[in-house]
Amino acid sequence: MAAKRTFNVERFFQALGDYTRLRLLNLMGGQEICVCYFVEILGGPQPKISRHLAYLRSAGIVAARREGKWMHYRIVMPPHIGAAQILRQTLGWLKDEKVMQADSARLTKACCSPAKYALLEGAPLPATIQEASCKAC
Amino acid sequence: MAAKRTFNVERFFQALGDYTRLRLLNLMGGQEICVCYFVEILGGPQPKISRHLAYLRSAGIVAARREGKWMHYRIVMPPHIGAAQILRQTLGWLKDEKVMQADSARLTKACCSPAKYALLEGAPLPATIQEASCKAC
DNA sequence: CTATCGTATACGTCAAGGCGTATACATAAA
DNA sequence: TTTATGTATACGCCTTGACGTATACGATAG
Repeated sequence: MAAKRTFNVERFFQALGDYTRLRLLNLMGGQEICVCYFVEILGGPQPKISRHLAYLRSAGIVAARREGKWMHYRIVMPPHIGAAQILRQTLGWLKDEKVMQADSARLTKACCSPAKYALLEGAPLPATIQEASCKAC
Repeated sequence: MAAKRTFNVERFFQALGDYTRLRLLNLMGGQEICVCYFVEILGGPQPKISRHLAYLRSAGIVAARREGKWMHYRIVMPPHIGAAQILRQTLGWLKDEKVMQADSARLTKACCSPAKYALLEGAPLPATIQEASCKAC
C-alpha cells in the first residue's frame, strides 16, 4: 500500500528534476528492474539509489515489487493524463541522450554476463530479458 | 543578456515543479504580459511574483522586455527540442485545470476594465489583447 | 534636481532535499 | 537460532529555494 494520496503535479515535476532520477527512469524504460542493477550501473553508494527510488515512488511514478531478497522497480503511468503523456515523452527523448544510452548499454551488458559483476551474482534478470534472453550476445 | 548558459534539463523540470510558476506560465500562454497583471491576478506580495519570474528566466523558459517602467514577460521555447515539446504539452493541459481557468478568466476581466483595479491604472495591456481588443466585452 | 511608481534584489528565517555513513529491517541460508 | 545478503531508513551536514519584509534600482513625472 503505497503512500501516494492524490496525484500531485508539483511533486511529479520535482521528481523529474534530478539527473539521477532521470537515469533511473531511463533504465526502467518499459521493464521491471532489480535494485542491484541500478547500483551496479549508476555506481555510487546503494542508499543513494534507494532514496531516489523512494522519492519516485512517493511521487507516484514507480512501483515496487518484492521477490525474496530482491526489490524490483517499474514505471507506473500517473493517473493524471497530462502527466502520463509528459512522462512518456520524457522517456522518449531520454533515449537520445548520450549518458542515458551509455547506461542502457551497460545494463544490457550486465544482464548478459551477471557473473562478471560481483554485485549481480544470482540476481534476477529484468523481466523482458528473462523472456527473450539477451539479443545482443 | 540573460545568464542562461547551456540549457539544463534538471533546471527545466525544477522550474515546472512549483504551482505559482505553473500559474504564471498559464497566464502567459501565448501572449506577453506585464508584471502588474500577475500581481493583481495571483495576489500576494509583488516580490514573490518577481522572484518566480526570475527563476523561470534563469531556467530559460521565459524572457523579459522592458517598456518604460513596465516589464513584460513571455514564454520562450527552450532550445532543447524535447523540453519544448513538454512545455507545450504542459501549457495545454494546464488549461483544463480549474484554478488555471479561473486565473485566465480574471486576466481577461482585468484587461477589459483595468481602471477597476488600482494596480493596473495606465498599465499596458497584453499584446494580443491590444491587437484585437477584448472579445468578451 | 526630487519625487513617484513599477519592478528587482537583499536579508533573515525556515523547510525540503541531496549526500555519505551508519544502522535497521527483511528474507534466505546454514 | 545464528549468519549473511539485499534493501531501506536514520542521522548529521550542507545547499537550495520559498517566504515576508525591507530596500535598492530604473524610468518617468513634476
